[in-house]
Amino acid sequence: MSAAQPLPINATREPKFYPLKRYLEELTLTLPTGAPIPPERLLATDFATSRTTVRQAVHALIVEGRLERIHGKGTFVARPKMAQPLTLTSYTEDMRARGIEPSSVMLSIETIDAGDDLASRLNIDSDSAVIVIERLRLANGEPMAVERSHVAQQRFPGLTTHLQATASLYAVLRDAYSVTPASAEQTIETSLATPVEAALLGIDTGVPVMLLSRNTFDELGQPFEWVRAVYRGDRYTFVAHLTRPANATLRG
Amino acid sequence: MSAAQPLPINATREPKFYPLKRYLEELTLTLPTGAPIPPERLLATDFATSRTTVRQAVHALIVEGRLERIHGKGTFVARPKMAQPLTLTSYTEDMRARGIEPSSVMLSIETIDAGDDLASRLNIDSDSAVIVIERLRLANGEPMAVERSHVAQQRFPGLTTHLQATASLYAVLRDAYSVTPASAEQTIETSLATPVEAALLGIDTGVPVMLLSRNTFDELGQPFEWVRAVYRGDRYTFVAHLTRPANATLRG
DNA sequence: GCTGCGTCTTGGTATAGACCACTCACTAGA
DNA sequence: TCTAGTGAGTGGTCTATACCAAGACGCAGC
Repeated sequence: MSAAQPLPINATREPKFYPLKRYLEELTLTLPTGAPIPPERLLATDFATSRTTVRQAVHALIVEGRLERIHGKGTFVARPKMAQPLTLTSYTEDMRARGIEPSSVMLSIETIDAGDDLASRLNIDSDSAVIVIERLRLANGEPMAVERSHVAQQRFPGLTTHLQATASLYAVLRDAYSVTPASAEQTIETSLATPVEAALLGIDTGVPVMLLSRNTFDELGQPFEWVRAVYRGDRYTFVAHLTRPANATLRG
Repeated sequence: MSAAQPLPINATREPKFYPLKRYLEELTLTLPTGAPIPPERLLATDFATSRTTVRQAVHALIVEGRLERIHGKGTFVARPKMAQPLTLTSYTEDMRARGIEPSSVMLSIETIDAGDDLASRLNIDSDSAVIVIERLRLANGEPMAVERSHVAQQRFPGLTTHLQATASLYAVLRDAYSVTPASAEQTIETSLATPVEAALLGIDTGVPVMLLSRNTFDELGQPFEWVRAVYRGDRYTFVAHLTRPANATLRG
């Protein structure tokens, strides 16, 4: 750790939408969930600004999960966020533990060629087949995430048939193939919703989302699943319970 | 886990900036890091659109960490993201392990009243004093995060003086107070950069960032630190190594 | 050679307005 | 009584434009 050092910081120029955003933010605190805020055109005239600037302020609060826009009706105070623990339990378990009813919609099951990238992640040959399972995750009926799981077809023959009966991938892997997840390596970063993702999740194109990538390993340390999931940034919080590694020397 | 169920999905209407975004995305793949893309006004005329729409496409790629804008110079292909492991090692350790030179700039040290929220997080009285340490975290000289640590003044008397000599909080806590972090509870969510945060991190106001909240506990399970940090969304990836809890039943 | 000052090019911010799409309430007609 | 149409009000998208701010560069003056 270096000691403090000089660093030139640019002057802070506050954009014009920012005071309006603060005003609306305070307004959401005084109003109950679901209450409407004034229409954009009225806010524009009241604050002597353009509708573009108003929409910028409203958009910022939507991204932060404070407001919700409904086309043709108005803009309303949004509900609070949900949380997603960063432990290796399943989506179903996590949700149930919080008293939320989880569900899934199977969007598609297809088979593709692995290619170099997937092959190295699943420790298989580049030309072998990979089953891609795309599901929409919901909480209390509300779309929360779009998840794409990738598994090697060779390791799980007949998986597609098994999945016709139930949408639960991990249950099938355990019951039909005796495979249980033992560990995983997961990354989380920000991204922006594509038009397709936005339509599935019921959000706007270009709104920030959490991009989760996970490689799941069995008890032998073999990777058997590669997951790419997009979580709503305005409705979700990831939670991690951390313990100190045995060899860590904490200095920072 | 519920089985698959019908769900109405709205038709996907692709905004006009999206094809342009894809074009620019492919362009960044063919160009080396630091190479400029055409100026906004030229792109606007070439793609028969307005500069506003061009800026929307460019902004999306900036948020995703693919492009970088420099006022008065142009727009350039950005460098790849860095990763932040979700283990309980320190910022310094994490960075060094990846061959990145970490540093910190002490922005401010002040003492405030706890208040109800901080009091419950640090398990102290609401009217007791709390030391707030604000630091800018850098990697190879580049600003990465703004971090505010909160500790109880009563537990660490003279901490402010100790911190004059070194910016390393954990080193002071260990050497002068024999306190080491044993576990932590951490949440990660998306937010948008405020003007102040944007200026400190060298990014634009309103760009998505990762908001990290952490409660750190000592070996006795007592919380001794509450951290609120804002990480650049365009330059950072969080990494978690997960193992399965002993009692977990994986079904989803 | 060096310095300083325009000027051009670049991105940064904000405006006004047109038109589309969706919701809802009201009304005229069957 | 019910239904279909219509219009007002809302957010959604895109355009054109003006002006500001920062960097690059060349030229005039020293």
